[in-house]
Amino acid sequence: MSENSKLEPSNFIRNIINDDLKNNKNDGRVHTRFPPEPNGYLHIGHAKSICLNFGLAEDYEGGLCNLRFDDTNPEKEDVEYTDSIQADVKWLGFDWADRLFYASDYFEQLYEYAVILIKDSKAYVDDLSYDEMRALRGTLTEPGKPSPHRDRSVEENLDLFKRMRAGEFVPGERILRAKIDMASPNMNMRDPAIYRIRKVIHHKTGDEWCVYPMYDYTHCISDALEGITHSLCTLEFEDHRPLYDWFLEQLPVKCHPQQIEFARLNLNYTVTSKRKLNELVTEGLVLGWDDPRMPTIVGMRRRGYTPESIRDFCNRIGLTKTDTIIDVGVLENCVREDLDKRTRRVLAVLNPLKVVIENFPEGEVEYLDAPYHPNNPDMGQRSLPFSKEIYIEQDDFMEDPPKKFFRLGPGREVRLRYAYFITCNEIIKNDAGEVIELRCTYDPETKGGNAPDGRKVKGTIHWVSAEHALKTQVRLYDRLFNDPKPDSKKHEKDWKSFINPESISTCDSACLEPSLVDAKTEECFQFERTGYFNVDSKDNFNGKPIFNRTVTLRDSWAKQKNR
RNA sequence: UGGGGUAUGGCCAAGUUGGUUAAGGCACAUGGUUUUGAUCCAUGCAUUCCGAGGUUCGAGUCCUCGUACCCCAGCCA
Repeated sequence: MSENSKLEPSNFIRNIINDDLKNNKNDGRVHTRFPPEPNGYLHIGHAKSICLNFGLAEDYEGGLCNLRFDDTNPEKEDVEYTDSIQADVKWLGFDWADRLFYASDYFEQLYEYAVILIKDSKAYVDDLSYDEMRALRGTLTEPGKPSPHRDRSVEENLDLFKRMRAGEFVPGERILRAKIDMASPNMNMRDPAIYRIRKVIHHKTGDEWCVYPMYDYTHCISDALEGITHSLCTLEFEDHRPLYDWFLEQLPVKCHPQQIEFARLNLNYTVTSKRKLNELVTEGLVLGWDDPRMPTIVGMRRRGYTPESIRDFCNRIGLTKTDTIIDVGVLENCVREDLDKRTRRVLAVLNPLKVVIENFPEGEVEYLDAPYHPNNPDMGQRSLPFSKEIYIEQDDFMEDPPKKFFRLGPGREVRLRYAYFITCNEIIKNDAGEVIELRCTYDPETKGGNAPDGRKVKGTIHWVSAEHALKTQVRLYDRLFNDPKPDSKKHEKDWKSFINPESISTCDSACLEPSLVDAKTEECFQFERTGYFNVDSKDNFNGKPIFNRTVTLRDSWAKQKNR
């Protein structure tokens, strides 16, 4: 028995599919689709759906997953989004092969089906205004009333619908509705709209059409035309399922996919709604869709998340119909885990404090071997230049340290990682009383970090040689919001008031080990003792790479400090 | 009684047709290893499954009655 064989997740959708397979439903096929509307950038919530749909196709023999753009509302959609969505799905590691579709590919077919509905007296053209329609729709507890145009003749409906398509009417003047049941307790069944008039340019079909089909009508038919077996969507469409089924029952389609709903992803300390993300971008609260603080795929990518970590996350959180909020800690843990095994370790001082090694010869440079990964020798090593003047992290020195503080303090000895033991002899302060420099001595016998006399030292800190340091900018990112549920309806304040002012801070005088000059765009590293960082893909700092903090390392010292 | 859903530890979540001690992950705690207070390893962490009744030799799983929360009145998706 192979202990390392990863068990496929068990969830209710897989159970349904397994049953279907057992009963030979759909001839044993599993065919899903990921159907985004191209009206915004993909975010972590979409990743859940992508991993579900494409993941199912990967896991089942012969499984397929289509990418289909649900582009029935030209007013909101744009090629900018169809492009970015494809790039994001690919980046996540999924492949739709030659099955890239657009709902707009089916406009003609959809129109013909609407004609069938009209001929069967299952649809009619209504002249009511938007407000009149709403008034007759009823409420949640009261039934709606039929429109006065509900019983128009087939001929008249056919003529009117043809003229709608021909552009004879103004938007809002006429609408095609399904004739179902105005008294249904399900609002979706109260003669829902099928076609509305919109005289705008469609990103794909241009000005070919001025009537556009609605989602409910389009989605089920598109699924059927593509031979989808399991049409997975989020919970809010549960009420739409009877309508999904109704259309397919009326029409001569070749198959009838099964719609199954699951709970959408909610993450704490962030927002995942296209509308809100859009607002953050357009109001300049973040620097764009790819701002590393954004939960968008492009944002997370720029932040340093790997596709593997996102997929792992999606597999870990499970799939149910329960409305839940996942702790971002789970996501952060996934990147840490992935990055831990794949990144090289380097030394980088974010907030430098100058240290002069008094007994180290002036002008001399010594090169010290340092492995790139303590647990993986295959990653190789590099040489670190060491000299009389170095920088250490400000946080690694305390003038009056508490007992449990293992780092540098007056008279204390610590190890410089892969270098020497040093002892702090003197503190130099500026006029404001701030420590600006430390005078230390090193023990030449401790080269590499071990004392021949066997004496131990409690702390090991990182450092960078002053004259060799790569001085560049490091950007520290943190959670975008400081409230776990910024958009909770229970708050009185606006969700945007919970934006974490410390969600970004920059270190402009960071000193990194020189090997990092060659770091390539999107390359990830672990800065020892501080976190995982990757090279920003857009900006540079006077020609030098800028590093973004993906996530901090676990820090049990910080926990202890706060006790 | 508008309709549709969901309730298993701090956060997720398995639990196929009722059968012994309620998976697993995250978080947390403790101990070990460690030249990252990282990683890694070990151990602990629900006498109980929203509540109350009931059926049964036996119920998280079945029945009844409640409770809480989510979604629906776009010519958005």
